[in-house]
Amino acid sequence: MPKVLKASAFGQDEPTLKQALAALQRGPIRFRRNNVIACEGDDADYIFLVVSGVVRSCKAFKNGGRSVVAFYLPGDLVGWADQKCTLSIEAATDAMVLFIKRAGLMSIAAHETRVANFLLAIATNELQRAQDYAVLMTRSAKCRVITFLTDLSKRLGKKNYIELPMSHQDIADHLGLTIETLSRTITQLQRSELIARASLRKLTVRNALALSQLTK
Amino acid sequence: MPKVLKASAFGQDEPTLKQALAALQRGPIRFRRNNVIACEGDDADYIFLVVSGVVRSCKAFKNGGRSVVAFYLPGDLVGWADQKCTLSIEAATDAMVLFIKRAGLMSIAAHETRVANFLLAIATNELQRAQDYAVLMTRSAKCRVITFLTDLSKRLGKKNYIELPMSHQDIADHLGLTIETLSRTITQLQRSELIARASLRKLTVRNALALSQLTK
DNA sequence: CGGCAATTTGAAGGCAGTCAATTAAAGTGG
DNA sequence: CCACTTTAATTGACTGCCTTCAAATTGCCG
Repeated sequence: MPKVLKASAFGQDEPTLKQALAALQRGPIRFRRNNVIACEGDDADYIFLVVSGVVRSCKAFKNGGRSVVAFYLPGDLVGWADQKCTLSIEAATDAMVLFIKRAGLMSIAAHETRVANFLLAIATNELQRAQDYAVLMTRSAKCRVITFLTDLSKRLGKKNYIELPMSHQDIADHLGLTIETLSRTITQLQRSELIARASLRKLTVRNALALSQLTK
Repeated sequence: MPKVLKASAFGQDEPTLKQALAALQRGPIRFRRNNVIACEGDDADYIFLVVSGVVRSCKAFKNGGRSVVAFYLPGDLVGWADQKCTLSIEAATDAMVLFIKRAGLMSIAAHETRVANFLLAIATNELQRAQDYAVLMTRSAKCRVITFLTDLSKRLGKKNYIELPMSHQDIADHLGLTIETLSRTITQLQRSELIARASLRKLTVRNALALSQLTK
């Protein structure tokens, strides 16, 4: 993610704007794993900035299933898309979340182009991710898992090393797979010596090139 | 789609702004079905306003397959997401398309909050659609087809009547299905008397309620 | 160390894909 | 307007990937 999208984009140079933005904030508030931050159907009064931990946005189905649309890491803004809260926002791990009043942010954006363009950059960035994600959902289980692991590795910033912060169930629901298929796919990658595992949630990429070939 | 997102949002009341925007435009240019408007990998110098016909954005896979990420109807803006043109933009039917210089639009947005917020509304709207689409891709073939037909019906504005403007192949690639599965699914809906067909591409919804139940 | 939750593994079944052939529709030239 | 060609869509038989259901194993936390 470009630096401009990080929360620190509005710097020390503009106390007035900084104050105005600060006035919109509440928190950070702490959530324990699986706690709901905003409920599907709620009024979308706030958007959320992840301070620590991992947050997921989910859509629940009538039949009991669910889809995890996205994971958000520290520095990411959540809840932008759902102006009517079409998704529930939940803590995927223990997490600290800053609340930002949507209406206030919008009214600042209405006369501050820099804020408007900042939000535009965020929305565009999320749109790009959502489209990539949608395309990924049309591909094979192996391709989905590899892409997810590779992307997560990049986002977490440790090259060739991934410590999965969320459960296999969350990942499976994100990839449109069952936990069984996810587990089997990871085992298969391990047996092919493309990845290795220190423990269940600690993975090492052994052959990044070969992995990337498999996503094509 | 909210009225504010339509291209006519900047009205007669502001000749200067209107002129500035007009100066960014080229066209409308005519494209025949299957012609490429912008190629995957191109610099994204323009964004596009569909004037008539249907436009699709596609991602091609190395193995020869492709995914149709979205269809765009008259009044829709295309090519917003791909700042680096990660998708190709093509005419799904004969179409007229207006070209708008991206850089110029962005520089206007940098000091015109109304333009910035207009773009923000478009991006947010597209983000919502992309997320809904991604979730849809995790569901069954029947659910995907029903949702697609229902949504298209709404977008085309003829209640309970759909004249498919694009080929089954395009629809199948959009839904992550094969044309065979798409065909079988439609036939099945027809046999269940949920829809009827005047001809291959002319459909009538016979039981909207029952259809909507099946998407849950 | 015990108990619960998370993950893995196995066996069987179903949904969607593949391959192939037929039918329907649309375009072309006489 | 009709015969012909080409493209698009349908249908059938079979395969395979992923799911489902069930049981065993691992890991975590008190």
